[in-house]
Amino acid sequence: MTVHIYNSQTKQKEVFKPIQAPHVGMYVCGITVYDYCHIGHARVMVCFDMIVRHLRSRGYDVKYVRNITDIDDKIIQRAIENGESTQTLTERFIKAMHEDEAALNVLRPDVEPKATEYITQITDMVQTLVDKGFAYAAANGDVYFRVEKFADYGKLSGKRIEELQSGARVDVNEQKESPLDFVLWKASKPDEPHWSSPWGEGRPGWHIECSAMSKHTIGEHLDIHGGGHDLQFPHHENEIAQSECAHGHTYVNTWMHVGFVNVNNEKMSKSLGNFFTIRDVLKSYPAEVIRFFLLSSHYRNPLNYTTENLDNARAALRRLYGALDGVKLVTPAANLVSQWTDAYNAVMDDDFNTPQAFAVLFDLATEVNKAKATKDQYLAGQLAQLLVSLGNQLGILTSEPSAFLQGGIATDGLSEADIQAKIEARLAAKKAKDFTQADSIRNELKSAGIEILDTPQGTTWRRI
RNA sequence: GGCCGGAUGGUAGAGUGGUUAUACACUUGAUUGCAAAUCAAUGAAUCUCGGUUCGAUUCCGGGUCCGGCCUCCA
Repeated sequence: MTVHIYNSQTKQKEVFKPIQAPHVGMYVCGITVYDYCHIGHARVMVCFDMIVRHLRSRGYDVKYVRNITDIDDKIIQRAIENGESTQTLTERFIKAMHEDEAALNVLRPDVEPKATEYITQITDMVQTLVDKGFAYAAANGDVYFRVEKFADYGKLSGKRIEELQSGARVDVNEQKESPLDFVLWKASKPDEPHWSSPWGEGRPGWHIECSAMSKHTIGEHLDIHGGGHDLQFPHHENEIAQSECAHGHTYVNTWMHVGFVNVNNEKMSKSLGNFFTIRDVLKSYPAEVIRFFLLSSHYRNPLNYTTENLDNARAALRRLYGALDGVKLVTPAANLVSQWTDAYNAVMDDDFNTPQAFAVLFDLATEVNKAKATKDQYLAGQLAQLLVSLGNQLGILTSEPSAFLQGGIATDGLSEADIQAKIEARLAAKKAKDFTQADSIRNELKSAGIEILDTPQGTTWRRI
């Protein structure tokens, strides 16, 4: 009955207790918009979409905020390379991101704040930190956070200040008092986008935007804060430092981090160059298959990107749609609803265990198929409706079964009318007991990627 | 070097101190003109060495291997 969530900070599953139930404030770090989203980005989007959907289905009134970083070094650099303004660059990729998300059936967050729209709130927070002695302006106009002033620094990532210092993989920068200090406000170079501030013309550092935007969209104290696993340090650690020093109290109750998408057991990332963009993969696989694939392992575990795994996701989805195919949906009886939704909720309440949720769907599909076989169409219709409803909670099973099964990626060049004509011809041959001819037509279609199924309801087809 | 996570059947991927995950693939039976789909049955795994325990894949410790963070990264 209660939702349990794994908290990255305490490293254990905890009972989820919102600060002001049923309201839940959830902030997720979105992407920096200077390029197309890849499958790793897609995983974060889809996972938190799944999480919001489930929390809402459990009665929580979630305010879901996911930011857009639309100003930073890479954006500036890319805009210069392209000979365009940062604004036209970011607008283009924000649009692309929204298209990709829509394809993957990701619901839009309630608020998508952009860093450039919160400059005042950002400089206000920097000023507070300066006033309280947690930050200082350097000679060049940069403002830095004084890490050693925050005793709890490292509590999220399990790092210790002393060890970080000896690690010494930090930039040497004579503007900083300490190498660990991080930038809150960056003085702008000529030609760079800039905003005025008490410390001169400049732009926000990366970490501060999330502290400021979460405060102004949700509040100073968040129920859930999430993002990709790589953001745990330093980004989220720095957010904690900024927010807790500025506000004087706890910033986040539950930290959630989504595991990486790997390629050959290595993290998919821009810098390694081993990434696949969402829109590229969409050319080869239906969006629903990608979504299923992304949810097929637990959100915290690594997920290996391979065509084999995508093919497997497609095959699994075909089984579910195969069960739904040809069944007329009817409202399920209350006892059936509770039996199956209880099973579903039990595993989803346990830290959003989507692989087990899928197992429930497959069990349900088996029951649908059994009911179909025993000609109990009413039972089949009820179970199928449950399967659709639960699948929809995960953002899948949103297509017409026949559309999904016949959709595929068409390479055969046959129109539906062509296929239908062949099926008619084969049926005629069958009726005439000319099985050689019938089989020859079926084989012909099969080599074109079309599979014929003779069912009690008649002959149907699907793409292999 | 510091910190963290992981090793499960052919593949993917969960749970569990003793009892079926689930999916794909494989085998057999039913069904079918033959198929496909479906149902049924079967086969198939818990990295290694110790410890705790009546009993460990599960808990604890060592080892090996893999990955991540410590610099921008979802």
